[in-house]
Amino acid sequence: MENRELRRRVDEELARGEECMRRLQRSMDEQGTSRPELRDLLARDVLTSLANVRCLLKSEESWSAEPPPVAAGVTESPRSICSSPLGDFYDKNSGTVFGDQERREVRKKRKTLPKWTEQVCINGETGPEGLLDDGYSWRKYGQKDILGAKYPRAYYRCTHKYTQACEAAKLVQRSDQNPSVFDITYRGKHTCNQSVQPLPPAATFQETQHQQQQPPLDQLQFQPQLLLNFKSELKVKTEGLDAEAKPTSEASFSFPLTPENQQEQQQHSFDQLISSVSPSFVSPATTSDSNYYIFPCGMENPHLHASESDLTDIISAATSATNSPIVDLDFPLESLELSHDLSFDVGEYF
DNA sequence: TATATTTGACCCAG
DNA sequence: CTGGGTCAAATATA
Repeated sequence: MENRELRRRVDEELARGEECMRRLQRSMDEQGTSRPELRDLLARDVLTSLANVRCLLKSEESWSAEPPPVAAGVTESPRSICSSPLGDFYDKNSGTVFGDQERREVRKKRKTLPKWTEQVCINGETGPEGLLDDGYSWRKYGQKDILGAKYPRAYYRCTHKYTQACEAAKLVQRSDQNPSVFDITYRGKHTCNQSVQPLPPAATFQETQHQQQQPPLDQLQFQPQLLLNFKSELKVKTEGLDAEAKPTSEASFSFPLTPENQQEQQQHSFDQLISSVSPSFVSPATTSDSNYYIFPCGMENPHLHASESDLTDIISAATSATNSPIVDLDFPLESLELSHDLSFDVGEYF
């Protein structure tokens, strides 16, 4: 990407951060009238903007060091810009036994698989249903108690790992500080062609995005609010998703925001939820070696709430699309302006 | 019966 | 040596 363009986008993000900061400041000034969740939202916005800037800079950095691979016939995920995706490294079907050297290779490759993290907030009112089913089937293959973490970490791989050599995997960690927040780290892209995959809205969504060919960085995914901006569209365009997505959500599940003492009981249902939580509700910010996506919390605003089914639609749409083996759902950076507007929308608190 | 989850054991990078 | 990640046998579920 050209420096000029990068600069422009960094400026945009900084401006956005400043704007949020100003609103936050105003919000703090009018104590009593504004709700704390708004401040939280704004603070998040600021952080996200900063993170986006970092992401931009990091992307630029990694590109100069290692040009993004041009995958033939495959649209590379915008998330993978910070690392290079690698092909299959494991063949259980063949019963191949790796030697020491080969094992090391496997580890090495695993390490370099594209990796990004999302923070998913389970909203008390919308519940987890809306986050269920990202259109991919995951299989839990392990769970570990992590040192210093209150909750165990769950490991999932794509169900089609062995049948279609799909290397997509995710690990899910419930946040210590905020049990309604889950850190979901994805690794590798889905290369499988899942039959149960609901028709991703990506195609139709991309149509609305003028189907323009974006350079990789342009495909970076940003503010989650952006998705909400398109909620109405998605709601329409993801019709038919429900039939596919609901079965999971119909599992016995109750996951309201609850006090600590109730969370134990919800642990297993949490796992159910996690196994299908969206991989791609977006808002990346880079950490040192991965992209970081933050799922918005504090959606108490009725304008954001819409209905539960709405949220399900949005999430299903967004998630099945982004990681879709058929087509990636990408949000061009240019669309950020829209999210700014939404922030105001959100903030009809003002 | 097929498929998914659980869970203790194992591997290995740091 | 420790702890994160994975394997795979046992078990559960559809």
